[in-house]
Amino acid sequence: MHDDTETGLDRLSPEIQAMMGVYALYWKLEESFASIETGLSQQECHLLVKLDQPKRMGVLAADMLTVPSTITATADALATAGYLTRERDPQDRRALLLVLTEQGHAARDMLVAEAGELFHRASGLDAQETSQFARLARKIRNNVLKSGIPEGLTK
Amino acid sequence: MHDDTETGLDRLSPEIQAMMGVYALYWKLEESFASIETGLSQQECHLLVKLDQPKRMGVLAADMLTVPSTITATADALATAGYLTRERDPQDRRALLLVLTEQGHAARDMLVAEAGELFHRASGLDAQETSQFARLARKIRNNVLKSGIPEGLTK
DNA sequence: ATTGAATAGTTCAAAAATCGAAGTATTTTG
DNA sequence: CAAAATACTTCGATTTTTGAACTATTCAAT
Repeated sequence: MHDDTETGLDRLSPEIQAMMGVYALYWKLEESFASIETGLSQQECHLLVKLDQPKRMGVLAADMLTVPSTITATADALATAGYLTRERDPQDRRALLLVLTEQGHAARDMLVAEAGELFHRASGLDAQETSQFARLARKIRNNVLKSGIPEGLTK
Repeated sequence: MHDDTETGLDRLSPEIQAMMGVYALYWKLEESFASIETGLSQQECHLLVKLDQPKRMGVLAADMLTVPSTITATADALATAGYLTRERDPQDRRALLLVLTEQGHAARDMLVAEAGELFHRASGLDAQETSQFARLARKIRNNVLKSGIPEGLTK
């Protein structure tokens, strides 16, 4: 019934099983995103999905556990594709907001729908399992971001 | 109580929430593995964990959703570190088995223990949630591998 | 058996992603 | 107001991943 025996996954601790599942899904999603028509990389897709509203680049960097220069590169690609523009944050004119263009919003809507489908196919979970998984994933994400960058202690 | 509102995660579909959680955890684990004393990359750590018993390189490649040459490189690094050796598979002398050395087993045991701790800290889940998450992750992984490479249709 | 096609893994050069240090502009602190 | 800190960019360097050509072995078909 369950084919865990073939993969040898069943002998490992829950934590390791969880990690392996996460890796498998990540890699699968990476592969799938790359093969979507958009011509965007996974990082670009992810950034696009995050931009439901204008966000500061620094916030996005913290959110994606990466350095600012990576966000610069990703934003450049999306700007070149015509999906977003940079605007000074009126609250703090050092910062830039990434703002989706109309075209960017259209691309994002498409992508969000596509990504939902993609997760469904990749994971093979039904609706109830998905919502259960989402609940835990949300909790994990909050924990990761909380412990992510201890407020200025980048060192 | 729950700080989903700050991260704006709550408005998205469960599928997207799940994906974002997976990304966050992946990135966090990547970062954490890199900072473990071993001096191994995440890919190297992961391969090491998989080698509870000798495995063929091709199987590992399929398992890690990557190409053979990446496994070659990763195995080279682990071999240089003295953690594994290559042995011809007697079943099929084209294939090579990656076999842990004694030192490799020791490193793996250490790593497995460490990784469990690491998942615990990174995810912030309690034991019950972890086992719940592991169950779903196992299911996801089986689905991913099933649909992974349709048996020789690499094109 | 012999030959041709397929498969397992390697090599190595190229492509892609990521980083980090130095630079510009703006804000905050004292 | 000056000095320090912060936000982002630039760009060259490092790291990771890839893919195509190659060697060795097996499999399939006659």
